[in-house]
Amino acid sequence: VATITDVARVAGVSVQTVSAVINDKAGISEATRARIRQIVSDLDYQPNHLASSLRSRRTHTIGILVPSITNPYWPEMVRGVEDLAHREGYVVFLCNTDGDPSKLHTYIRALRRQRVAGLFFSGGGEITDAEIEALVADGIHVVLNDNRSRHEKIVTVHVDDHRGGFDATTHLLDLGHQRIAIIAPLETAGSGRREGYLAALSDRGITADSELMITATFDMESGQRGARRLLALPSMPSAIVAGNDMIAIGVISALKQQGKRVPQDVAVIGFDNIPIAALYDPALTTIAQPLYEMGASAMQAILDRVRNPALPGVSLTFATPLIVRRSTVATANNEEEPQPGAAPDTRTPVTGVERPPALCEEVVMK
Amino acid sequence: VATITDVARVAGVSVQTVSAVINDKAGISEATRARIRQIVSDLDYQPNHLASSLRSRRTHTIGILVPSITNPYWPEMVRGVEDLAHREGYVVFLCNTDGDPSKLHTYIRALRRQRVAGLFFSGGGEITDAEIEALVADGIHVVLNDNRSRHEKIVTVHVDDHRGGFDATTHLLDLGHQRIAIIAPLETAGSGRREGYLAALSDRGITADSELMITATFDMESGQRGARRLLALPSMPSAIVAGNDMIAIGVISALKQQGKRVPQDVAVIGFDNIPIAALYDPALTTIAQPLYEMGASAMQAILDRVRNPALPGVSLTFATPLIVRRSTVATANNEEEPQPGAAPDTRTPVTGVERPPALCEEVVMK
DNA sequence: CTGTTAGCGCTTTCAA
DNA sequence: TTGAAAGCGCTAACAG
Repeated sequence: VATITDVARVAGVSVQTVSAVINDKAGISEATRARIRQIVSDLDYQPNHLASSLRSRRTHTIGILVPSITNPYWPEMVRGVEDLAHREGYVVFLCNTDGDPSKLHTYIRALRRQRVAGLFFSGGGEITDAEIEALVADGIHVVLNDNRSRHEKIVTVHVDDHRGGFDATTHLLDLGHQRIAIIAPLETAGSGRREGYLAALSDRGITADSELMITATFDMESGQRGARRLLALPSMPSAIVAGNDMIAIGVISALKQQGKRVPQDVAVIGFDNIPIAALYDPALTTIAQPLYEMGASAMQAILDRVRNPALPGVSLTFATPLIVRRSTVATANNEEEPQPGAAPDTRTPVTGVERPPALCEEVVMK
Repeated sequence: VATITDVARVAGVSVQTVSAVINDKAGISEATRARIRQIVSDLDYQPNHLASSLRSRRTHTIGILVPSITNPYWPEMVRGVEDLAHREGYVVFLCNTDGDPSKLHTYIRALRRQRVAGLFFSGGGEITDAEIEALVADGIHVVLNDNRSRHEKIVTVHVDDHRGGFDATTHLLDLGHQRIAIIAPLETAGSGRREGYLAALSDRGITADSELMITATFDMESGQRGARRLLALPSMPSAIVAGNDMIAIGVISALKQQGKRVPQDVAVIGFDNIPIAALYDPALTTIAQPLYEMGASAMQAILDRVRNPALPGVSLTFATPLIVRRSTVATANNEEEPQPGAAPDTRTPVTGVERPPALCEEVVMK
């Protein structure tokens, strides 16, 4: 394996000259530059990033922490991070925490030891304030995918869950539904969506029925259980707001099993717009999160702060367009259905003619 | 940021002693060991992996190259790699190539520069023999997810596509179908599956009809196009073998659009058993690839070779159990349908009572 | 425009 | 059981 010294020796120059050429620094004649380039290529010399990072105190690595890449919520977001990272010469460590605090802590430690330039945390356990402090002290730029900013240096990317829940419910109300249930978690994003649901009902003068508010977790099985509880009710709701798309899929599968038709008997709306949402039958009406853009923005925030460490934390709120599909409207326009020849671009969901800007609001911390 | 020197100074010992404690080397008294541990914890000292790797010439990083993590084929496999990596103290770089040769080459260069211990390549462009040579020369252990072994040091993990195609077709034949179409790519895995299809037909004395063999790519849109071509035929086939699950989903969606019922009018079988297969309506009958196990085995092969670099390459062939669901049999047993309380474990597909061993055959290279 | 010197933080090797 | 010295491969800082 060739080293910079080998290249320098063959070229008859000092290692510093080779280093300058490799890093495209000015002050090397075009002649030597070309000669060194040739030798680098001949020797198949690959600069050792461990050595250069150690010396320069700069790495081109970042870490992404997610509960599990097998959960369809994350691949798009990870891709958003990774695409931009790659374009900028960074490479990313993928960490699956399974929501296990001990795994999370192990990973954070590992990433600190790898001296990553930045870290994107999108759930899967609870990152402690002490850990955040330590990361910031290490000079690692942290981006969180949640809406609680806990440090003036931290960037958060998120949507307005209250607004999303409100829009979802309003869509159902606009379709004439009066008895609307919600199946969503109480914690994290779920509570905001629930509050939006309550606000939308209240706006139309409808009193919430606690029987129609079911606590769940963000997975399909939980959606199935929730739907079964609603099915057991003396009077079924005519529409259901699901806390996310996986819950919605569970709800629909349970409804179908009982012979209910969606949307004719019960309309169902999801949240997130994960890729399956468009593929499912019926295709899911949902409140979209611009997952790819959120990931890319997270990476951009890290890059910005690598260049200018003085930048403050910001809270980035993304728009949540309503995507109308068949699970609420039997005759929904078909544009979301994949057409031959046109690959469905799940990265840029559109409702109508214009695509709303993904970023809605930016608030500087402190 | 504390360094090993800081720890040594505070402890009043040499850096070597601290190093020995950190790396759990023998020959340090229990007393100093405990004292140093305490100081390490007090200072929140995180050993610099860049420095230790530079000096020891060993990293605990590996790279995974896939076309795109947003393709549902890969998350399970990546998880298989990552779980084992994490358990062994490794951290993984995720690289999305999009099947773009230039991205692939850039990534391979980046991983070489990061001095990864190993690299798992699961498609997305064509890795050149020169690159393989270079990687092997660098001492990077390479595992390929394909069935062409090109180097005596290389490990491959794969299924027997011919066998899978044969089993898929035989399943349809056993159900009484006589006119069976196939929609699959000609290249890579597709051709093996096609040959298996032909072999199965021939075994039953059925002559293949070229009209029923449609070339596709591994995506849903291609499946839709293929199905539409079959629908335009004077006499529709009664069953379709799809090259993979995404094609199968496209096929079914096109069939449904034309008012055909699956499986009553047309039975459809997929390949891979990606997570959506169980969720789709109708749930997909498919030939499963043990994706998680294949990923984990790839990582295990890397670990084995880190410990013993003399190990030869091997070709690991995995079993492909047939998973019978509703897309071929209207009354299929329902065990694959997610039940409340039991999270569906997509990692361990089972057909009947016994789970066949994931690894089928191991052939040492050369 | 190019070379020299020092040292990043660690492990290795040898000595005590 | 512990310490001292050397050096992994590179970049920073300065000198020429």
